[in-house]
Amino acid sequence: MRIGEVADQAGVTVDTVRYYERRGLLPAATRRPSGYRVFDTATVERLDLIRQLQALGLTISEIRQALATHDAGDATCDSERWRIEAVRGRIDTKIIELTALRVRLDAVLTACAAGSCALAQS
Amino acid sequence: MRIGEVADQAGVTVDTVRYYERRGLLPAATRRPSGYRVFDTATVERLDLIRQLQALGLTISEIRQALATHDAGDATCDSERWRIEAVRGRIDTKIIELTALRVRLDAVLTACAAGSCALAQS
DNA sequence: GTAAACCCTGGAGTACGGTCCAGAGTCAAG
DNA sequence: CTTGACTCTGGACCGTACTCCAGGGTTTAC
Repeated sequence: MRIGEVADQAGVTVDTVRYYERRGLLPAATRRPSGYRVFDTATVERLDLIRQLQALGLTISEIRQALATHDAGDATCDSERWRIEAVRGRIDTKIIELTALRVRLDAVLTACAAGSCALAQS
Repeated sequence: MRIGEVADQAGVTVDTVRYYERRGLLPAATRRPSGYRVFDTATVERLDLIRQLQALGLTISEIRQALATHDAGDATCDSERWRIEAVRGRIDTKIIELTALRVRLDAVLTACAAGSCALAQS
């Protein structure tokens, strides 16, 4: 398979595939004599996994680490749980921040309805 | 006042003050013959207002628009409410997304505890 | 009068995850 | 054998809100 086909099957662009290779999410592809990359169907599965992990909020570099452990055959539920928990911690923090912000926005809107925005003043 | 002093009083850096000027949040400062910017205490208040709006989640360009309305003397609670509401809508969307993500993370962690992470599999 | 502390400009760098480009080479079908 | 679709590389660019830099000039306190 050439890069365009693997990209299509995984639902990403060829640029993204090359980007993932550069960032170490995909191993350096084997090449034809012409320089064209050659992929197999396992790459499509790997791209799917990458997108799943990304959808869970892992960064590119967390995904690289996770896949490296996975590739080394060292991945177990126990060894990977903390990675997911780190993401959850980050998400929780963000939700807390945004919720606090929301409360403040509502307070501003209430003040606004009562006739006193920060912006309407002098 | 010179830029360093106004920055200190507002609790920002001189780079930030220059950046805000460039982005149109502050009017182009008057200059001494040497080229040094000259500010008055109103600038400190304006910087405080900018930081407040930023803390509410407005972007630089929303703040510029809000301040432009304010400067034109056209700002009223009614005229500004939608601006805050737009921010609230954005925040709400983000909270909803993150909450859904959290649910999915918890599902992954539960599966993990039961012995089947995505990553631990082949 | 001199040294330290301040200020100026334009532009580059930061993090993030890509996206897009030019200019060149390659491949498959007709 | 040509045409169109594909691929290659290195590097620039997107948005966000700054931050930092070099290589100058200015001000102020002693």
